[in-house]
Amino acid sequence: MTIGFAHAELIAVLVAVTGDEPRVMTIRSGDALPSGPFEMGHRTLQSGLREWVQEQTEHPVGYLEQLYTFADRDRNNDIPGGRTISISYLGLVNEQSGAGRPGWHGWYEYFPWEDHRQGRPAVLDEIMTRLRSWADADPARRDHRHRRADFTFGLDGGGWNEDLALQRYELLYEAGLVSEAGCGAEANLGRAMFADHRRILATGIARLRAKIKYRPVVFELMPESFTLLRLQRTIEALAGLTLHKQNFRRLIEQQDLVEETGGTESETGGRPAKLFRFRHTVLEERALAGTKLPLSRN
Amino acid sequence: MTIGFAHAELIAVLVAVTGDEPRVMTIRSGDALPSGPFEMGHRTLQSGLREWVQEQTEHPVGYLEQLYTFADRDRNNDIPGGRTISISYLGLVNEQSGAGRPGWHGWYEYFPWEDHRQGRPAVLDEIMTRLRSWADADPARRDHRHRRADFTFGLDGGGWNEDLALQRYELLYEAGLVSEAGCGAEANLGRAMFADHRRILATGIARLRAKIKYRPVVFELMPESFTLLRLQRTIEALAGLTLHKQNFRRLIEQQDLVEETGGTESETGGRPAKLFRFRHTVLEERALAGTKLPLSRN
DNA sequence: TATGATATGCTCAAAGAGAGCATAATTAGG
DNA sequence: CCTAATTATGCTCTCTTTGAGCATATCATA
Repeated sequence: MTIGFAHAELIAVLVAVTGDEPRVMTIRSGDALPSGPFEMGHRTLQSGLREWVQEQTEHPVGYLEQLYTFADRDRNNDIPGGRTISISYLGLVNEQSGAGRPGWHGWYEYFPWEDHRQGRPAVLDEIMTRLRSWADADPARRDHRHRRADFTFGLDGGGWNEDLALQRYELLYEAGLVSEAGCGAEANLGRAMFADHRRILATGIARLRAKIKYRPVVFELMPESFTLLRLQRTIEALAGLTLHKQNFRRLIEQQDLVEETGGTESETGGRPAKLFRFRHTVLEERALAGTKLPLSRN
Repeated sequence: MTIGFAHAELIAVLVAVTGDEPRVMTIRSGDALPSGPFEMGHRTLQSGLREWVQEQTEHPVGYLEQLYTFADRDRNNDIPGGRTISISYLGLVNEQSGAGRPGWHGWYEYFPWEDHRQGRPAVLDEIMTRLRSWADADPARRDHRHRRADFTFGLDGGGWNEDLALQRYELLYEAGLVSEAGCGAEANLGRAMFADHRRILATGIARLRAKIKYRPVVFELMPESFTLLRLQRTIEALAGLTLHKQNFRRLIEQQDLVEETGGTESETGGRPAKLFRFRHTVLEERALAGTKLPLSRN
């Protein structure tokens, strides 16, 4: 039995928000995520990734965090006689940098069912119909499949949960409704990607959607100064949801995440909006998470 | 430049709670975490890990999740002329299985400063003293270092945050206060481990402490039926904190995580406690996370 | 039977979250 | 200049969740 040696590769999910669209950096006209070999010269995984992302895309990457390591044997991109380990990273790029340039694709192109800002997308009807027949196709697992579909797509009373992006993609994959599953062209839900890159993207989206709720990472996607509405729109773009304006600003302000720059902006045609900047010091001031455990005092 | 090939290894952080002690599975009398090569025969990373953990330890592993992938060049266990990629996993093992057997070590042996159930541990005084002098040793970074120490060890008004276990270890490492940092024997804070295994353990502890707050993973550590106090003690063991009894039970019950078995237990000498079991169906009923974003209705 | 111990129920106040009304400061159009 | 449209911002009110602790129940044991 051959043991222990493998080809190591780094894959990046680079995200930027331009206008109101969340975008991801791609290569091959949007068919794949940028990736490169993990070289001996690299001191750490992070620095390795930073190097070739920088040189390949010319974008300074701000925040960078490890996403997941994939190495399943049935992945499409295995090299013959060897095994590929793909270590994926999530990177956040400042708005300006990602603007308009080629290579950046809106991520809802790949996941049209994930954008609920204009209300529930019409594709969901088709998706649910197809999931129903998939569920019914196996009498033994029927009930469980229905419950799972209802749950991940928010039909079980719990409502839509944006964090479940990965679970939804995995369900569609299992049901053979995405073309990566090798089920022919009739399964055209969203744009496909090379190998399992779309799954990796889904992993990144899910991670980011979860993270913005308890860590101030959104600011990595913002310019130096911004209005609260721009901040809201950015978060809405990522979450694929619309937020309550007044409560959103109350939330941001009471957490002391931002401070006024003193300037205003009147681009939008109404009352000029105050400009804010991120208070970088909060990163070393607070934990920002807060326990949910009922502590006792002693 | 040599590229892309590396030695791949799997490392497991297996956790069980026996009595009131959280334990971790080790080899070499507690000096290292169990690890093994990632073999070509393995279909997936998870299944690969499951296989040799099962055969090596004879413990059925319930919950298993990927932790982190380490591959920095300065890791101690690099093989000459090659590079080791270590993919670490967190596994939860049922109480019975891990009981008493050799190989299981209480994790506070390695992190004595992390257990706050009997109040603030005395070691923390020594730690803070040493961190102070470390901070003062570099005038340029002095203030930043002090703030960081205060923050991670809960002296900045925010109080102790159990989730920061990894950050605390990393700070102690940077400050040269743990012997893995290669700073001689005078730095004897907690028991050391081989290579960077203690850092990996810290990663697992931090992940688990965070996760029990928003996912019902504790039940993987419990026997089929249990009293609410046992459940509380288990969580307290993991978090290194004491909880408010009445509020804890309110929390558990209102979330419908458990149901009564009908039986009771009177081992503890007082009023007999009702026995509960985990309602496995909640896993497919709800998301259990709940957004913190201020949604709007339309 | 009294005492100590644990289990379990319940209350009350404080903090947080959801929803929406009201007012302010602009621009665009007569 | 006046008015409508538009966006920003402030504030209130209610409902829920959380923190803290008192009170009662049910057992073992001296």
